Amino acid sequence: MNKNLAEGSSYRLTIGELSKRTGCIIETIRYYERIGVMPAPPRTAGGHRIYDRDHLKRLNFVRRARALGFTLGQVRGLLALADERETSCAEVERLARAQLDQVRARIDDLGRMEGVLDEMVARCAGGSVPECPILEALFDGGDEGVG
Amino acid sequence: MNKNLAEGSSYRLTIGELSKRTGCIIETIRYYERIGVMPAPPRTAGGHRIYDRDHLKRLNFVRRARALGFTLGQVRGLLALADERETSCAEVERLARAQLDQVRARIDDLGRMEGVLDEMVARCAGGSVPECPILEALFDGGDEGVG
DNA sequence: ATAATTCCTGTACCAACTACGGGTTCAAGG
DNA sequence: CCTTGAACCCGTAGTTGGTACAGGAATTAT
Repeated sequence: MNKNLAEGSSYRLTIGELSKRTGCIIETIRYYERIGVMPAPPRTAGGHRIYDRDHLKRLNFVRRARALGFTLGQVRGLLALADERETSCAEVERLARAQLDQVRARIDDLGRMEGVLDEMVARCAGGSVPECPILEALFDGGDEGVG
Repeated sequence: MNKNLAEGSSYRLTIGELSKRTGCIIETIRYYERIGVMPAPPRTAGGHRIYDRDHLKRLNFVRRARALGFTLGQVRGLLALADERETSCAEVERLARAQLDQVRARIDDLGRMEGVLDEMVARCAGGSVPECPILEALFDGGDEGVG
């Protein structure tokens, strides 16, 4: 067990409270439980979920990782590494680097899109509009520079 | 009718040939037909689809627009404008500009992700690894600068 | 005690495809 | 003409990352 995930004492949260504290809607919390990203918490006698500080931390972790573009599969991997500890840091770094590479590739990709769109729009704004240059560009060629 | 979509003479393509010429897999072509982005083509006696140059042009249009990040809903809108003609150019430009804005917003967003990931990785590479700084960052704070 | 709120499960839906199974049809060779 | 194999048909289910109900039960406030 990781100190990051260590015990949470007598801190009870309903799913609604957890939702408010994390900005993650209730349905999504239950969804994370269903797919195994969040552990199934204990329940009241009537079946309502009760969460503690660990759940809060873990859910914040998930949300932050998702906000950085990690897929849920990757988040699962990161959490597994956080849970095991021992020589995991290098692997975490590898995952983070891979994610960084992906983000950069996506930025490049979007940059190319931006260039093409920008040129299309510019050509449109300037001309006397004999035929719409944007539609022309889409109909006749335009593979170049987009990927 | 638009000159861009005008008649295609005696040019017969099977779905497999259309697929090869556009780089769009067969299932996707049939999917586009199902959702109304591509028109239902004529068929052989046995039920096989036969396409002509118009279909080829239209499918290329769809693929190029998709590659530029337009949603299928937007593609539908663009095609409708291309089909109607008359004063559509301003509207096409508006759509293209909106798309450009979205692409730029997405680039900004990814740029922020990149910054955070980059910093996380940098902190990891330099340190003596007492606790993994990447996991720390994800567990304790990190909302700032990501959105 | 009762009303209002929150929570429960299960299912269906979104985009934009992709994959598969089981059954035709087509084109070419013998 | 007949057979073979590739290509095609349709319908359905799965993917990712959730969101949105419906209809009922539990909890909390009055």
